[in-house]
Amino acid sequence: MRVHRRGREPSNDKLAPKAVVGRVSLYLRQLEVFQRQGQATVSSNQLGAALGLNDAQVRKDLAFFGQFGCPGIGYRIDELTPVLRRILGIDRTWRLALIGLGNLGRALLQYRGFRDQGFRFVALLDNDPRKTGKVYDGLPVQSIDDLASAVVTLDIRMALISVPAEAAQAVADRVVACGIQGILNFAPVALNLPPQVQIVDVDLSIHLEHLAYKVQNAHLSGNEPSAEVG
Amino acid sequence: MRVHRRGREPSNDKLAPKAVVGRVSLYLRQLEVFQRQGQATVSSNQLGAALGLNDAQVRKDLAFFGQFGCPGIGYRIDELTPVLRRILGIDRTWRLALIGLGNLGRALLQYRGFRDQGFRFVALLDNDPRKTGKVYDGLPVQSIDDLASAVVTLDIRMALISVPAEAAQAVADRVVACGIQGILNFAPVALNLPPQVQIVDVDLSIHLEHLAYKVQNAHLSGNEPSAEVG
DNA sequence: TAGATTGTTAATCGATTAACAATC
DNA sequence: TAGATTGTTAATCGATTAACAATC
Repeated sequence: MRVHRRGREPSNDKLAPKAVVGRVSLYLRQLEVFQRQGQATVSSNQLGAALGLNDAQVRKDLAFFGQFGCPGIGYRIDELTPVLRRILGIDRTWRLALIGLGNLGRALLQYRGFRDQGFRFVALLDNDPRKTGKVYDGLPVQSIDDLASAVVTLDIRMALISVPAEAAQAVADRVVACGIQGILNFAPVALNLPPQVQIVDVDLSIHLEHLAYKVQNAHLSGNEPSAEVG
Repeated sequence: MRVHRRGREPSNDKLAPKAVVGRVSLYLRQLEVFQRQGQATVSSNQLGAALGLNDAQVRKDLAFFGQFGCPGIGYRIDELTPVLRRILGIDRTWRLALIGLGNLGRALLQYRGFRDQGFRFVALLDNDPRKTGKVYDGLPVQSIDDLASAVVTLDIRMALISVPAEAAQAVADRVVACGIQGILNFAPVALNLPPQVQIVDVDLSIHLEHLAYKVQNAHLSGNEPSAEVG
C-alpha cells in the first residue's frame, strides 16, 4: 500500500548551504573508503565519527536532499554513493579550461583528484608567449585570444584561473564574455563577476595564514601544547 | 585625562572563529590594495564593499581583537596593516618543511603568496628514491627519515603535506612525533592527530566539486543564467 | 559645528545538536 | 520481539546584521 519512498527529494528547490555541500564531498570520499574496506552499510554515527562530525549533522545534511537511509540499518553504501555524486553534479564529465600555466597551473592539470572525479581539462591558455605552443599533458597551450572559440568547439562550461593576481580580473572578464558558467579562482583577489557566473575561490595563502594563527594561539584552544617535548 | 585607548585587545583570551580569521586575511590583502592606491584611511563600509561583506561585519571582526579605528575617520591603513599581520602571526618568518614533492608539492614550494607573507621552506622531504637527492629551489630533497633531525636543526614548526592520500596518515604520524606544531594538509583524507597539533585541510577536489554543484544548480540561486548568450 | 564613522548592544538569522517517535 | 538507527522537530548555539550613542 505504501508508495515507494526512498530517494524522495524534498528540498530541490533551494541551494544547499555552502557548508553542507562541502560535507557531502567528504561523505562521498569517506563512503568510498568504507566500501573499499568491504562494508555494505554505514550509520550516520560511523560516518560522522570518521570525519569528526556529529551523527545528527550527517543525517540532517543528507535529509536536505532526500531520504536515503533505512531506520535500524543505516545507509547502503552502494545506493548512497551514486546519489551523492548526482547531487554534487559529478555523475558526468565536466570539460574544463585551465588559464595560467605557471607552477600552480601545471600542478592542477596533473592533479589526480580532479581526474578521478570526472573533471577533464580540454583547453590550456596562457598569455605568456614563452608558454603558448608548448604541450602539457598532450594539450597545446593557446593564447587567451583563442578562449572564445575553444569554449564553443570543446563545450567548456568551467574554467580554472591560476594567473597572477594582477591579471586575474581581466582574464575573468574574458571568461565571462565567452559564456563560461563557473570559475575556480586561485588568484588572491576578489573578482568582480555578474551574478549568473558561479565562483569558488581557493586562496592558498589564507589557509597557511590560518594555520600560523592557530599554532601561535594554540594555548587558547584548550589543547595545551605539551610542556615538554622529547 | 583619558587613557590611551587605541589598540586595546579585549578578547585575546579566546580563539577567533575560523570565519573571522579567514576574513582578517582578506582585510589585510585588501588593505594593501588600498595602500598601493595611495589611500591613508579606509572605512569599514569601503573595506566591506571591496570584499562583498557587510560593514558591521568588518567592524565586528576587527573589534574581536581590539579597537583600531577612529570614529568619523575610519581605520588608518598604515596602523591597521601591521596589527593584522601580528594578529595572524605573520609578523615574522615561519620555517616550513614540505613533505611530498610531486607536481603539487613543487608548485607549493614556488608559490609566491607564501613567500610574500614570510613563509620559508627550509626542508624538503620525500620517500620516493627517485626524488631524494634532487635539488629544488636550492634545497636538497631528503628522505623522510631525516625529518626529525631537520626539525631540530632548522627550527621547523609547521609542515605542508602533499603526499598521496594513502601515505598521508603515516607521514602525519612522523610529523607529530617530531614535535611539529601545525600541518597544512593537501591530502584528501581526514588525518588523525593529537589535539595539540593544529591542522588546516586544503582539499582541492572539494572546491571544484562545489563549483560543479553551483553551476549545475545555478537556476536555484536566484541568478538565472541569461536565457540567451550571444 | 555638522557629517562621518566607529564600537557595541540588541535583533535577526542560520547552523548545529539533542531528543524521540517511527520503523527496519 | 528487541535493538538499532533513521528522519525530523524542538532546543541550543553561534554568526550576521541593524541600529545607535559616542566621538573624531
